[in-house]
Amino acid sequence: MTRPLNRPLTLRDVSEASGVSEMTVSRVLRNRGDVSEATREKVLRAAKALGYVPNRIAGSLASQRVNLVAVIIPSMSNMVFPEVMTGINRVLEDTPLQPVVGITDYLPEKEEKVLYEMLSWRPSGIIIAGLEHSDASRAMLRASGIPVVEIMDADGTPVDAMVGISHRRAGREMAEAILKAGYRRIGFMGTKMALDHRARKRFEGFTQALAKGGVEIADHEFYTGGSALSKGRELTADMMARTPDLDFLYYSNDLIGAGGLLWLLEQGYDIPGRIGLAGFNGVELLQGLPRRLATMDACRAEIGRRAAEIIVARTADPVREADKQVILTPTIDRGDTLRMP
Amino acid sequence: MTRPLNRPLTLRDVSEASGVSEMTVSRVLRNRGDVSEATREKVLRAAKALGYVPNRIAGSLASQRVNLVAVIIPSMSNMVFPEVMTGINRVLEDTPLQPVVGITDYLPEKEEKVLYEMLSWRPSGIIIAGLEHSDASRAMLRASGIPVVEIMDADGTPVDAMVGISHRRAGREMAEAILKAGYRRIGFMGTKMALDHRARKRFEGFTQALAKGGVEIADHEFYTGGSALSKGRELTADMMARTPDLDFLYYSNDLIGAGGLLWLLEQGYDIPGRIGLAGFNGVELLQGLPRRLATMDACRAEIGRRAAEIIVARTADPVREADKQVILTPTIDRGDTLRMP
DNA sequence: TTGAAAGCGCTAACAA
DNA sequence: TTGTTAGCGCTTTCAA
Repeated sequence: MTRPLNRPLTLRDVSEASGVSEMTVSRVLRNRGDVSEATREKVLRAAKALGYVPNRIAGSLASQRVNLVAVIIPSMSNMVFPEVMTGINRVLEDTPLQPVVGITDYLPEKEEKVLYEMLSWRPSGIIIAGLEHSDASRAMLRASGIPVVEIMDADGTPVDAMVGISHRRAGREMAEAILKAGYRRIGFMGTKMALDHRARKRFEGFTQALAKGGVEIADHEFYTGGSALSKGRELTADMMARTPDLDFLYYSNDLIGAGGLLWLLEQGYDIPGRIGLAGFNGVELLQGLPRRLATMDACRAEIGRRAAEIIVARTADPVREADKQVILTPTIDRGDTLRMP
Repeated sequence: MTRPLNRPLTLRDVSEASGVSEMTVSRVLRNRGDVSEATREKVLRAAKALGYVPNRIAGSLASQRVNLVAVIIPSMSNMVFPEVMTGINRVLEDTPLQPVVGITDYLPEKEEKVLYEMLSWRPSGIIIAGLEHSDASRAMLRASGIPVVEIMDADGTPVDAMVGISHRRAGREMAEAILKAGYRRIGFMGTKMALDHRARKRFEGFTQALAKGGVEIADHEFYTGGSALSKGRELTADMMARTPDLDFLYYSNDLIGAGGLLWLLEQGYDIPGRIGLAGFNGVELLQGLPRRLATMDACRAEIGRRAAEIIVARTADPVREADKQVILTPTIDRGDTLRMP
């Protein structure tokens, strides 16, 4: 009652209010050790009445344990990472661990900064997108002494554990399917991807497999920013004007693919006869389009799940080294825009 | 060199490696107080060589300052909250403050839990979606002693500060515009919204304004889960089969509206002549559709920005009480699906 | 089952 | 400009 306004409550306040030692109050609040039911009730009542919220800063410092998992991803706005988060959440929900998200905007310097910030909170584990990091970042990850799971990509060597798909293979398989279906004049549209290594790898795998089939990309275009759906329209319109004989368009993501699909339908193109289309990611949105765009699932939710499971397992038993490399293999969904061979 | 593996580095390690007192090392790493350039360099070199990452847990406990802003929102997956986050980030980027996100899934109990967790880290401020909270949550917010900004909604009384739009008014204005344009047989589709208070308020404002014009909702349907785009298709198909004489469809969000729009176009409906449509949110996606859906911008990014600005201002100067209630007033974007009166 | 003492790693406040 | 001392609020450890 005489507590100065705005001084946060401490264990001591609860201790005084309940007439129980700080130590026992702490035990009650953490459900640790044996405490008599009577004391327990007394303490809980006092804590609730005061509106006490434990100070985890102090708790973590004392216990040298922090139940946070740092999740470092490039972006939140492109439908893929929210799904990864869903997978992670689903697993961590049943544990004391809590995810904390950091965003890098695909910038290595920002990744470095975010990683440093995160590590300064001494989390119990790290889930980080991609296998490409600055030397400094890699050094921090290695030195952290906590489980590190690199996700989304499987083309490379992880610092510690890894859960993802091979984007090179994804690009390759799509190219093979396209060739097998008889398409030959192929255009590519995607984000400007110097820093999006996964998009880059898909593109590389794609062109390599085409080359193996004796086919070269007939046209390609990269974009930045803007609404993906309308970008897809514009790019497609431009490209079809420039290279009218294209018979297939491969998009680096489903959203610009959807834009292209809508435009082509409006123009009256016969799909997938005159021209075929494919995107990448397997986003839910595609279900509602006039035609189902061919795509390949990036296994986003499963990647999140498996990564979180690794962190949980390692947190429980740090020596265990199983499941360090989980490589998922998505398959092509032909939808209505990629004809059968 | 003889440091036991996996013992995290401390200030003391840097102090010993550089031959400078812990206190001065701390000063260098925080850019506080006057330190000679020579010592500064020595310390930074040592810290870098060791790969030292400061322990913020200890730092925060000692300084009684935590540069985190808790952001509590219902969901990450529906395009609206990522944009709010963008607005918040843009402002906090230029400050020492960092956002930490908690997700409630629209559940009051979960909100309570998340809020408790967040408060246990003693953040510098709270940004929380909505004005409806459990009594316990409201009590925690009040007792926290830190700036609290409730966002997205302006129909109600905030615990502290508030930044949002009136959803009741949004629904009302849309209804008025629809009536003025001469539509009379109006259907509504939306999420099951017992817990989505903003959607509920829009619906209430909408039906009230219709009633004032002597019109009653001719049909309505609520959905849960699934891809919003395909839900929009299904619901629209069902509703048009059930109530074929509808001449306007109001959707509680743009994505189901987009699904409805695609379906109606496929069926050859004359839009906005035979039937008009409107959604809500002003999502970027709409730019790429065959027709631009009428909508109303929810001012998502601006809400994030203004909320963050309030936190920043109050953190710098806790007494300042200005800008406690920011009510934004979005206007209708008629797109191509709501004809002029 | 309960309590007392000693820190966790850092920073505020003051002294030199 | 640099160093020393005394905590921050909690938990670990050990004793009662």
